Amino acid sequence: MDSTQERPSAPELPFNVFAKACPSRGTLEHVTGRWGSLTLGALYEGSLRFNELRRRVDGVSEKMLSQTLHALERDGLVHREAQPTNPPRVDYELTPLGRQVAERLLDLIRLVEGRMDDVLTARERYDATRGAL
Amino acid sequence: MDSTQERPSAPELPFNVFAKACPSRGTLEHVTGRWGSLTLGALYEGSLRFNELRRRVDGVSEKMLSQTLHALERDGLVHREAQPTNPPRVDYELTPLGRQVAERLLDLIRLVEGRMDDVLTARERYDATRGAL
DNA sequence: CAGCATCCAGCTTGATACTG
DNA sequence: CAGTATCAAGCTGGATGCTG
Repeated sequence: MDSTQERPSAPELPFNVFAKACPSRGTLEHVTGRWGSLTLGALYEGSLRFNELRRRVDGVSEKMLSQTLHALERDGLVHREAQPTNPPRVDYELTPLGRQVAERLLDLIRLVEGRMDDVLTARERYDATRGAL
Repeated sequence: MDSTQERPSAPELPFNVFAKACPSRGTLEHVTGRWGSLTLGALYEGSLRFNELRRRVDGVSEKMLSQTLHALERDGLVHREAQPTNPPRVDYELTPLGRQVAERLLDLIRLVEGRMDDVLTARERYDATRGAL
């Protein structure tokens, strides 16, 4: 091959997050963003209503959840099902693609959660040596 | 068990990203943050020097890269190897844990990159229906 | 219940300049 | 090369109040 190996994996893909202008970078940010990842993670269990979701994702504000949900819906990762009842009832659930994304995300989340003691230990060492210098 | 099932998976883990106060949430953010994910992804190929990394991660500023690397080093995901030569040479590489994290991240990145046309299509539909309303 | 509009504090980010 | 320091600006995100 002649290409100067700019990426290790999947060099033939048209989309490349490492490039500034690539739209995939935006989607990756929606997905991995503070509330995006938690929202997708929460919805992995099954569909949830707006306020249920809000309670699951501890600390999210109404505004941020709404905004996050819109971005995810626009990217085709979440499906919004509104019932014109009174009081209104709206359910959110993952699309098949959203489900795949959430799986990867949960893999990552589980790994991080499972290794937090290592992380915490590393932090202590880092802070100790830095503070001593 | 008496706990009212707050998480679907791994209910016995001491760390839970869904909880506001959990330190794992911070680490997850370092890892999934805009520059964190790209930095880990870039380092997955092998160790890189500061400016090499800067060129790989298109669009990152010196300051943000520096800051990102510090956070990842502190969390024990990246190892910094400085040689006291002149001019200075500093290599960054993933730790074993960093490597595991990067693997999950790359799975996610590849999925997103590979499905961007679906995402783009979904966006068009979303924008079209929203604009029409 | 489900959400949008607005206001505003403050954290994040990017330039720029400087150091070892 | 490999960063740190500083400053201005802009985006993020929370609180509040209102609608259907």
